[in-house]
Formats: sequence, C-alpha cells, structure tokens
Amino acid sequence: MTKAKIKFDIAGVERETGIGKDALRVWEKRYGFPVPERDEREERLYPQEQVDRLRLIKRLLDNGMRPVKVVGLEAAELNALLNRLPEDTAQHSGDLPGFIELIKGHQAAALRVALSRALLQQGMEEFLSKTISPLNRLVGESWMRGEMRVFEEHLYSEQITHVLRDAIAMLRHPGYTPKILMTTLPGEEHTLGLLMAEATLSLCGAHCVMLGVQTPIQEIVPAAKAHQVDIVVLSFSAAIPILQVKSGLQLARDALPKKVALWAGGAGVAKLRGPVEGVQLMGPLSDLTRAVIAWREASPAPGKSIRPGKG
Amino acid sequence: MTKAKIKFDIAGVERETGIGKDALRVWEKRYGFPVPERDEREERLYPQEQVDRLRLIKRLLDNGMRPVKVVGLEAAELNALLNRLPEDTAQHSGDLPGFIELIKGHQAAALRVALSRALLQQGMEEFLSKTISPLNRLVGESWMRGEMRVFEEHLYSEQITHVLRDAIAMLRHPGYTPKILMTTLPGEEHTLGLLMAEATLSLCGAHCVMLGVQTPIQEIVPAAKAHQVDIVVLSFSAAIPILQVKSGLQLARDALPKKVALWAGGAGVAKLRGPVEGVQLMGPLSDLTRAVIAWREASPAPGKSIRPGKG
DNA sequence: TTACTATTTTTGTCTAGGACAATATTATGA
DNA sequence: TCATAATATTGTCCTAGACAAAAATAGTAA
Repeated sequence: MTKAKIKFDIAGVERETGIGKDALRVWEKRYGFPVPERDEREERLYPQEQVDRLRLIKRLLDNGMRPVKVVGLEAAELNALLNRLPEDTAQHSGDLPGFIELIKGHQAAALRVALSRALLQQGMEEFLSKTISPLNRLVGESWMRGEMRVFEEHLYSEQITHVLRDAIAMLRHPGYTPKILMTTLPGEEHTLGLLMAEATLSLCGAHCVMLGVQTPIQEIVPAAKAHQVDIVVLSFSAAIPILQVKSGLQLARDALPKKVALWAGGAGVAKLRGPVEGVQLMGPLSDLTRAVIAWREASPAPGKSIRPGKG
Repeated sequence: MTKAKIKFDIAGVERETGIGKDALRVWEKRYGFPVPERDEREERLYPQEQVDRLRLIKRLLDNGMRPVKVVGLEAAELNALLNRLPEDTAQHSGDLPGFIELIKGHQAAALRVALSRALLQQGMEEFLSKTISPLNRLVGESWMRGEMRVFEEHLYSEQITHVLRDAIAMLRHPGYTPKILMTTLPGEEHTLGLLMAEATLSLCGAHCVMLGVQTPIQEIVPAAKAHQVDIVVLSFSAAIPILQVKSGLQLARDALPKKVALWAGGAGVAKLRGPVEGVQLMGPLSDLTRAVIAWREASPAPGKSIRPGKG
C-alpha cells in the first residue's frame, strides 16, 4: 500500500550503515558506487536499494574483505562472494538449527525458553562456547546470505541478553576477587560480547561491575578508582575500525594507573596484529578464565597489598 | 602515578562528546572555542580539559541552551549558568535523596535492591512517575552541577534496567492486545526511555515485542509485518537533534503501512513543535496508557479486522 | 619451497573555505 | 497582547586535495 520510495541523506546513510560520510563520498569517486541522486540543492540522496547494498558491503568489510574487491560489485556478483565465506568449523551442540528456526519463526518467548534450557543443560561454559558463540556466527552468516534480516538478529540478541543477565544476576556476589570493571569505549555499542565476558568472569568467581556500553575514557579512570577494581575489561566488536581499537586501548592504558590491569577482548581485538603495551589481549572466552586464574596466582593474597610485618 | 596527558583527535572528540566534526570546526572559527593544539601534520589535537568542557556544553545544549550563549564561556561562567537550570517541580516520593546517596556511594547491589523495593511498594505506575522519572531528572541535574560523574550515571542506568527488565518479564504474556513493536531508530542508543515505555505498556496489558535500539528504518517494516503488530513505538531521547527526530518519523511513517499506528515518545519528542502527520506524539508515560485505552475502544474487536458477513 | 624485507597500492580520515536552509530571535505593526 | 516580517544563528553539506597506516605485492635470501 504505502510504498513511498524512501531516500536517505548522507547523514542518514552513515547512521543506517555505519559507514562514514567521508568514506561514502570517496567511494563514489573511486569505485563508482554508491552514486546517489541529488536534490535541488545538489546534496546527495541515497535510494533504499543503495543503502541496502551498503549495509551488505559493510558486513563483508567487517569480515575482512577489502573495499576494492566488494564496493564496485553488482548485487549478483556479491552473492557469489557471500557463499564463499569461512566455513563454520567449530564444534557446537547439535541443536543450532532448532534455534535458527525459532528465530526465523519470530518466536521470541519460545526462543528464550529454549536458550534457558540449553544453559541449564550444558552449564554456562559449554553454553557460551558451544551454543551462543557458534549461534552468533551462524546468525551472522545467515544474514550475509540474505536468509536472515536485521530485525530478526535484534530479536535474537534481546533474548540472549535476557538469558545471560538473569544467569549473571544469580552469580553475582560482592567480595569476590578479582574485582573487575566492565564496559566499552565510546563508539562501541555492542552489548553482547561484554555480557558474554561478564558471564564467563562471574562464573569463575570474579566480582564484575558492569557499566554498560560507551563509557568515556576519562570516566573509566575515576570509575576504576571509586570501585577499587583490580582489572578493567573492554570489549570490541568486529564492526569497529582496528585503528580505533588501538588508539582507544592506548589512551585508556595511559589514563589508568599501572596497578590496574587492562584486558581487551572481542572480535575487534582478534583483528589486531601486534600487541598493545600494557594491555592483555584476549582471544576466545576461555582466555578470560585462564587470565583470572593467572591473576589469582600472581596476586599476593586475598588482601589488597602486602603489608610487611603484619601478623 | 601514570598521568600522561591524554589528547584526542577530532574523531575521538566526536565519539566522546557526541558533537559532530563539522560543528567542532565551525565553533572554533565562530566562537573561538575549542581551539585545539595541532600535531606535526596540522591536525587538531584536543586536550582533556577542552573535551571535558565540551561534554558540559553538550548537555547544556541538549537542555535547550543556545551555542552562542554557552560555547564561548569560561568554566567559571558556565557554572553560574548551571545552577540556574529549571527547578524540579514535579511531585515525587520522598526518598530520592536516599537513592542519590547510594549512587554516589557506588553501591550497585544496594541500589538495585532499593529500587526493587520501591517498585513493589509503589506499584509500577507510581514507581515510574514518582521515582524513576524524577530520579532521572535529578541525576541529570546533579551531573550538570558537577556533583555526579558519567560513570555513576551509567551504573545507575544499569540497575534500573535490571529492575525494569525483571518486572517486565513477569508481565509478558503472548496474545494480549494491542501487539506493539518497540525500538529506536539508528542514532538513538538510549534504552531507558524505551524500557520505561515497555513497562508502562506491558502493565496495561499490551503485548510488547522489544527489538532493542537502533533498528534500521527499512527493517522496521518487515518486522512489523512478521510480528503482525498493531502499533510501532519509537523512543527518542533529548540528545537527538530535532531535525533527526522529524525526518526519522516521516521516513518511518512513509515506510509503514497505514494500518499500523506509529507512536513516538521520549524527551526528544517533547522538543518537537508541530505535529507529524500520521504519528501520535506522546508526552508523559501516562499518555501511553491513555492511548492504549483509546486504541482498544477504536479497535473493532479482539480479532484483527472487520470481516463483513463472517459469523 | 619458506621467511623475511622493501616497495607499491589501497583506504579512511583529515584539512580549508564556502554555501545554505532550518530554526530561533528580534523588530514591527495591528 | 498577539501575530507577522525581518534578521541572526547554527549545523550540515559541498568540493578537492593531502597523507599516514594497513594491506598487498615484489624482491631477496636461506
């Protein structure tokens, strides 16, 4: 019925796709795409179809493809690439297709119940590594192949968030060590990775202080001080430019006192080449567990510091 | 100890403050602030102190002040303005200072318990209108006066989120009417307003499908279709430019079929002057309750539509 | 072949200065 | 006092060029 053709201005496209204005303009010149229409003021006006294609391109780029290979391509050529994506080789529990079906059937409540059941059946650690992680990948890949829509992904994220939050709430207990501040830097708005990290850390008895996403760097310092945390954990998704990850970590490291450890994890960190000085980079979630154990061993005692001659 | 002077590039400042690059450059020329240092490549390098001041200015602007009156001002002059902010005249339950104290004492767990208790004492409706809403305002004002830090606000948001989510989970039941899709548009990342709306709507027996924040406009349409919702609710915070609210609503309205109602709420909507065609604008949360009642009255029957001659 | 280094290409973001419509403010008249 | 017209403010858009960081490629040695 109402099928007005939606057009986006360049700021709208930036918001919808996550691709910066500068990049959009320079792509237009370099690759000949996207070439938007212009309004009477000669300003760019992107039709729906170009925005859709851009969203697709963004995902491919986040997955390691290079612009020169994908930005110029037609939709047909893109599809050829999409099926040549890295196969899912990780081990996982057998019921993933069942979850996918629930997602695509838009059964929010049923999905949540199924996830909770899986959690209780497998236990948190296995649930995260053999259900959630592979499921995340599967959902992402489905999206790429055009088999799943963004809103379905959103609904799925919501349900996982619920299940994890509930579980974490049961694990939470003040006084555990180490005490860990959890957040993301401005620009990183993905909660899921952070939440999975919190679940893992809470499970091995750490005391997590969750600040949510996008805490300004300058706020992390007083937060760490106020909560007297031993460690600050930052999460980075694949959608964030590597350069931003690097500079963000360096800034945070410089701002924080030396005695507070800085750990970084998530898909965005995996893309980093070299190490970052003073920052512990985490790969899979199991790295966190190991790091906590290592921290406990290195840590002198249950107390805060070594008081010579005491007792 | 580690007190390296942190410097931000212009993109970093945009992320940290929410002020666009273009605005930063043009302010520099027009108001003489912020005038950042330059690196060897002549690129802007903003010192910590300027970023702090910018964050302050951003809040003032979100509260209705105009750039010409605040951007040029010194920190001392700013403080004079800050205390002249609109007084909190709304009625509220008496225990707000208690909550504030918990927030500033960084007692996350205790705060959550106190909030839960208030919820059960007052009931959801009163809890939202007489505790949460005024508390939000109070927290915002405290921040303005420099009495509260961003990370404290973050921690507070996390706790409210928990309490509300838990409560909503208890209210959720499939099959209720109307069925409502809840989300925000890209660019709006504040969850709290959306969550408060969901709580209100769930309370009056609506069936809410929560998609989380930042759903692309083009995804809202298939989502509404897949979930067969009667209404789409969008939430806008005060931090979003009015122009963005307007164009976003118009785009969404054009994209959605006519039979799906579009409701918009939040502080960002309150700043709108005129109406937006085909969109129902909500002021306080109580508007939502009234709107649901009105919808039920206008709605022909528990069924989906009028089928003439059926039965 | 593999492994390391040097060169070239790719790519996003920065710079400057100008333009303009949408909004807010002030002036003017009924 | 209220509505309308004139003026000022303000964010975002435009073009076009420059450059460093990252990736790809070529070159060289083991």
